[in-house]
Amino acid sequence: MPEPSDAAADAAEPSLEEQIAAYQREFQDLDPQVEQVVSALQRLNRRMNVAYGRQTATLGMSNAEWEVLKALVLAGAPYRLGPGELAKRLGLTPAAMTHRIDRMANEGLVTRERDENNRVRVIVELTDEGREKWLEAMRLATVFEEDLLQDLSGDERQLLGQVLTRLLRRVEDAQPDAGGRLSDLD
Amino acid sequence: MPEPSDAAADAAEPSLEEQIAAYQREFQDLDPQVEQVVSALQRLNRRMNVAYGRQTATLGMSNAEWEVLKALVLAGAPYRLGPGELAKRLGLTPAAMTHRIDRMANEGLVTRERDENNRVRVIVELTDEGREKWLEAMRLATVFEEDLLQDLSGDERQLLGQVLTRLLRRVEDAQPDAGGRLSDLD
DNA sequence: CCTGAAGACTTCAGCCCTAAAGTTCGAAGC
DNA sequence: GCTTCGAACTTTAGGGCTGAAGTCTTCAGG
Repeated sequence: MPEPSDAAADAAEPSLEEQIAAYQREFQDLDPQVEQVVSALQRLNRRMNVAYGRQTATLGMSNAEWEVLKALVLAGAPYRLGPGELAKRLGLTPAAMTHRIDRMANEGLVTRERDENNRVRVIVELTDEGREKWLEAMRLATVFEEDLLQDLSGDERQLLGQVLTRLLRRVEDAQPDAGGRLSDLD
Repeated sequence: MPEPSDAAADAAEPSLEEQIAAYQREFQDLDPQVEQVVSALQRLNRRMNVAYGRQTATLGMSNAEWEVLKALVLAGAPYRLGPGELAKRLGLTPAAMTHRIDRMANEGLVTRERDENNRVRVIVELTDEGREKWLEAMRLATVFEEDLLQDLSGDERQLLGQVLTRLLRRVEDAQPDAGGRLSDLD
């Protein structure tokens, strides 16, 4: 068994605190307060996506499929949207949506049909099975989310929600374009 | 020009408030306070990744490459890590790292060489050019980040950082495994 | 009516990632 | 010192995504 002897190989995963200290060391003009917020946001989201991925996997689907179900449910009854609109809301290209819908239609989560009133358009509609899958995913997700926020008091939760919403408003105003492609995700 | 007449086609991008209202309508057992925090986190991170992607693109690289540079800088001088270690820190498979390093070595951002003391291992080392790229990216990123938090007072920033760090600690303790694959990213 | 222009979706080529097998080297036992 | 096991990385096959080109439909004009 190779010893952990060598210098370069393994230098322990940096904690958030170590990460910020390292950034300050390497980049003088850094506001540690800002960096703590930003780095925590990034790491938190990464972990959350991993957790969601595990949950959706137990339901036999991917996060990608879950996103589509979410968008359709959010559209409200009768749970219909076109591929282009879906693509815009998920931040994907229409081409990607075409394939995703193919797969989900094969699995029975959605149906795809031409709009009779305008035969250029296509209507993607949630099936009962798709809606049921969404509900199951929500039940899992809310348990995880409640657990995540467990240590926060009601006041803290409210304050956190308000502050994050302010930040979000600031970014969304600056990038009014709803569907900027997210070149990379992590 | 097709009129917006049709019912199904375009139902306006939901705002965060509308999204939460819709979730409550469709899923009774929902704590709106929790959902506001979680949904804001997700949307915020998506927007941030889009913004970072645009910035790194102006420097002629992708967010993926930027992540590698970050990990190497965080490792500290002499800015060396093995492919496996990098993969673990970025949440990728070793196979993906192999190819990423190929590309980055071709672009001169890193070098790849065998460890002389243990010829199974490979050492990826940041080049001066890579370090310079990282600095440029940091300069852009900090401007964006400072702008993002502009509306927050110093106290608010500190509080936000502390609360997020507590949440992060909770998830990281629950998923001690540093490199869970993030099956999907958005 | 026929034609041209624009919109909505799909198809195609190429890139990057995952999962699984393959290769190479180092460490331990006989 | 030879063999076997295990570790670290690379290679291969297949899937999902982007960007660009292609198809089909609708609308406006002559």
